[in-house]
Amino acid sequence: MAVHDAIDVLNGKWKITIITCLLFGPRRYSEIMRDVKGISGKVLSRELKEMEINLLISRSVISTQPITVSYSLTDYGTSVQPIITVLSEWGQTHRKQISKKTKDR
Amino acid sequence: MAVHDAIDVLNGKWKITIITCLLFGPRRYSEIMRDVKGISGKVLSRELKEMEINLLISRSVISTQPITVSYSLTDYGTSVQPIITVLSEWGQTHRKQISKKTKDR
DNA sequence: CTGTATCCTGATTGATACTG
DNA sequence: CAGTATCAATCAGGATACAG
Repeated sequence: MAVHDAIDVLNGKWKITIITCLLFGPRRYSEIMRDVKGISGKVLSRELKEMEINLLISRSVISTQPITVSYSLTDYGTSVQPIITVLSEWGQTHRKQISKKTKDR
Repeated sequence: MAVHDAIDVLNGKWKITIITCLLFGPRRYSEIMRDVKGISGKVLSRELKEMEINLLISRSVISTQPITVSYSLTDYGTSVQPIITVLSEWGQTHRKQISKKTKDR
């Protein structure tokens, strides 16, 4: 089922957050590290690699001293934005729905 | 972030599949078990319970002998359909995108 | 600065047997 | 039929130290 392709690609606790971060423009490794609070270096590095393989982002090395690396969304990666919007809107509805009934989670 | 509310609620390897199954109409426990291939009884039972708490589905017991239980989507649960559609469409694009480049996954 | 390697822990899943 | 209990296996994620 194609749904699961999408889920796999966006899978991982942080991918959506990383994409959201990159929607504002290119970011360096350390910048993402700062913006995405709570992520560990290992996980960030792994998720970025996966996202690059899945063509969501592109990675460019700038050979300064020391080197810096810039990550940016591809057009394709940018096309995730509608999904985030839909999820976000639905999530807000969900809160109202739940609080109507009782308080949990 | 509201996105993660949505993700939490739809979280679990099977929820989307279960919802998709229920979009065709109410199903009994054993029917879902048959339709959703690969799921274990324990996991199905737990996910159904979570989904009930989150108001995605409703559970009704029919006191036949032996008893049967029917699960159906609430209106709210049905409102997940657009999300599934969007994810599905994006997932298809993804396949094309990936196969353009190389063959993996 | 941008990662990789290693080790560790808790959560998730599954198989199986059992209950009402 | 519709679950629950128990146990074993797997895995994602994190802390830390280290490398280019």
